[in-house]
Amino acid sequence: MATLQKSIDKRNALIQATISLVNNNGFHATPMSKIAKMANVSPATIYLYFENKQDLVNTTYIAVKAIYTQYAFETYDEKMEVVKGFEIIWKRIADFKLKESEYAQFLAQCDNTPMIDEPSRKEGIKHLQPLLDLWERGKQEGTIKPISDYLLYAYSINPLSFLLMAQERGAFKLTNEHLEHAYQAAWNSIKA
Amino acid sequence: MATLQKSIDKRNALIQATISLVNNNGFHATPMSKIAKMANVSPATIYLYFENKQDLVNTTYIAVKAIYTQYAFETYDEKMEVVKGFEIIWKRIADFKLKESEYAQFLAQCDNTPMIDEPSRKEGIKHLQPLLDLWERGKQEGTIKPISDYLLYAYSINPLSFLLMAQERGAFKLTNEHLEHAYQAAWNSIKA
Amino acid sequence: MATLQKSIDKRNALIQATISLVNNNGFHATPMSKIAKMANVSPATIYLYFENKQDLVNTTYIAVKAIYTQYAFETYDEKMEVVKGFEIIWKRIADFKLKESEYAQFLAQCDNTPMIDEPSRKEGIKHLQPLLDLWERGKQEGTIKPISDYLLYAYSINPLSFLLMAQERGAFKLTNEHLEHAYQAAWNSIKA
Amino acid sequence: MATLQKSIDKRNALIQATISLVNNNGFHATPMSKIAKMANVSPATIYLYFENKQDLVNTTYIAVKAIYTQYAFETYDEKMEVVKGFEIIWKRIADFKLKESEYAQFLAQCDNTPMIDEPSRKEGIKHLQPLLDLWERGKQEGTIKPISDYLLYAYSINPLSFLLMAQERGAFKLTNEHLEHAYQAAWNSIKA
DNA sequence: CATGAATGAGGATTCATTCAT
DNA sequence: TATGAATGAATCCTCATTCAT
Repeated sequence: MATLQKSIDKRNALIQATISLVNNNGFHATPMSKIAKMANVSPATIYLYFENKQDLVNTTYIAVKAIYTQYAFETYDEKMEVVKGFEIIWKRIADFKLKESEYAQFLAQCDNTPMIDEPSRKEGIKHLQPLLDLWERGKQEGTIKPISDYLLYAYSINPLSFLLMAQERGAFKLTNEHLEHAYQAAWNSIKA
Repeated sequence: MATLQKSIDKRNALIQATISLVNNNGFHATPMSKIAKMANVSPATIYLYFENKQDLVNTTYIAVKAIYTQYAFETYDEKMEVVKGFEIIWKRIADFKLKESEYAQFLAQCDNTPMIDEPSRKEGIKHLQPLLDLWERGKQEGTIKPISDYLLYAYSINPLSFLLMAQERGAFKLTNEHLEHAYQAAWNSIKA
Repeated sequence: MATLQKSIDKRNALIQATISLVNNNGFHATPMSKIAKMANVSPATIYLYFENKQDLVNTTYIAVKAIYTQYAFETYDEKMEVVKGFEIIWKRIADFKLKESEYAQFLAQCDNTPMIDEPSRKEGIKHLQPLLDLWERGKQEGTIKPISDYLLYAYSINPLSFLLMAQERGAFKLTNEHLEHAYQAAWNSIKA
Repeated sequence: MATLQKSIDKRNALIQATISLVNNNGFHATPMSKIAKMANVSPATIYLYFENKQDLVNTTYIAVKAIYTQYAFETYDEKMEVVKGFEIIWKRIADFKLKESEYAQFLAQCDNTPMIDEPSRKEGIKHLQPLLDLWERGKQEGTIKPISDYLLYAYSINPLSFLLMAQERGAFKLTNEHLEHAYQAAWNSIKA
């Protein structure tokens, strides 16, 4: 319905505005009024869609996390071999960080910040399950090191965030060659 | 002199308070008044030691970064073999992140945030030079992959930040076994 | 509309409060909070109508200046003889200073103070044009001394400010007789 | 004695600094700390010479007023004819406003401001007595209009302040010709 | 649903003044 | 006498949130 669509649009516009402004200024330095302005909406309207600022950011976080994982697993199939599957997922994630850098930057900024509350963090992690399942398979068949998922993530996936932020900051440029090296490093660090 | 010492103490107390409060609340959510209170001084006193809030945080960042790298290279000697040298440095860094987790957490929070200005970031990086030199040696003698320092850092050092923050968040516990695995992953990802 | 009117009222209340408080304490000694209180609004509300304190005072200055000149030329007609015209204007101005002494006092205080910025000063002067035109006519027909408008103003108009302030300060009382003398002095000082 | 002289110097330096800073920023916008800095003195030292800020400004006002009147009557002699005496004094005052424009500007700024308290104002006026005496003589012998001293002052002396401030503001340049016209206007406005 | 106006609470910063030395 | 360090009390301004329409 037209009016429902308009509601969804407004909600999305608010989420987009939040991402963009938080990326540039951080959570506490982006006033609701600016979010409203950027979304072409009155400040009061935000409160029709979100309980308060914290809720808006939490919701945004979960939404972006969902987009992220949806993208990551788009071309992955649970029946793939472990090595192949990991490569597929890793490259999709790399792709996402490059092509959707606004989203990726937002997630990176959320990572080490007291900006997002714990429940939302937990919620955001859930979507990562297929990767954890893949690793489990890999551990059992002996292709992946039998170590904590946190370690696997820290060494094979998380470094991409660091590289993206370095690039965003203008410190260096992530070329395709870099990406190939990165993939090798990632795989080397977790392969059995 | 007693009065000079008192000044230094006050300055340090302010820096410590900043670290602790920013760790828990983030930059914009820690008022100068709270920093002052925690350091047992009047809010106005802060401005005797720092130009403004941004300066206080920048200075704190650089100070912590200096402590961090000083610790990291304490037992390292440029005449060491590359492999040995890397292990020494890596383990010191890991040690630091565990033992001085407040400092480490602060640095992690600064990483992906618009909280620190670029000049201070640049300043903070300088101290890392010995590690870059080590890598350079390793590349030349063929023990370290000939890839960008950003990649080397992203895969061998930065993951520790992720692990620390996960632990701080209560998500998991970094055991000695984990650390050994982590070191292996780090080394595997960068060794030639 | 009712709500528009309420807005205008609030704006005016703020301007009135500014005049009254600045008259008694000077620009820097009148806090926004007091202005707000006197206008029966929250301090934050001021910033809906004015950019900041400087803007509030500048705007107030221009508004009062407009009221002043509007009053001064109310009964004047450009077709009047020079002598008659000058008398008409002079007496309106004198009238204004006596009857609207709050406004006049505010303008006097603005005169020799760094309180008002230059652009606003320039803006405020514009409205005086009819008097300058009258003097121009007078100079051409030989009834007014052919001297700088600044001098004409300094001797024929400005003394009224001094007298008003002396009276406000309680130093003396401006009677009708005084006013008649003042007019004679003013005219004597500029007539050809 | 050397130490007494140093005290006097410091006191004078403080007064000079006050004049200069108040001229440029107004009373409330010139912090004690800046006055101290400009006088090469610690803020605390000010309080050895003056009770508080208000006292410093009042004292400065009276001091400048004294300098002003001392200058004004320097070449005047009570035995002079009224017309001659007035001309002498008027021209000395004009001279002062031009040559000692910092002092003159300070006095002008004090004129219409709640910056100076009443007792100090009264104190400052006292020194003007010789001019009032001259006018009294003039009134009795019929060369000066028998009108209030306030009027005489408003029309013959005060306009110079207006002209000085206009010049300081850059609005126009007071030439010798202007001064001659000014004197004529002044005299015309008060001569019987 | 949508809004613009309104605001109370709070935050960074300044400043006149004091005090230990 | 002289000071630099210290501070409590303001002051300007912002912002998340509410409310009448």
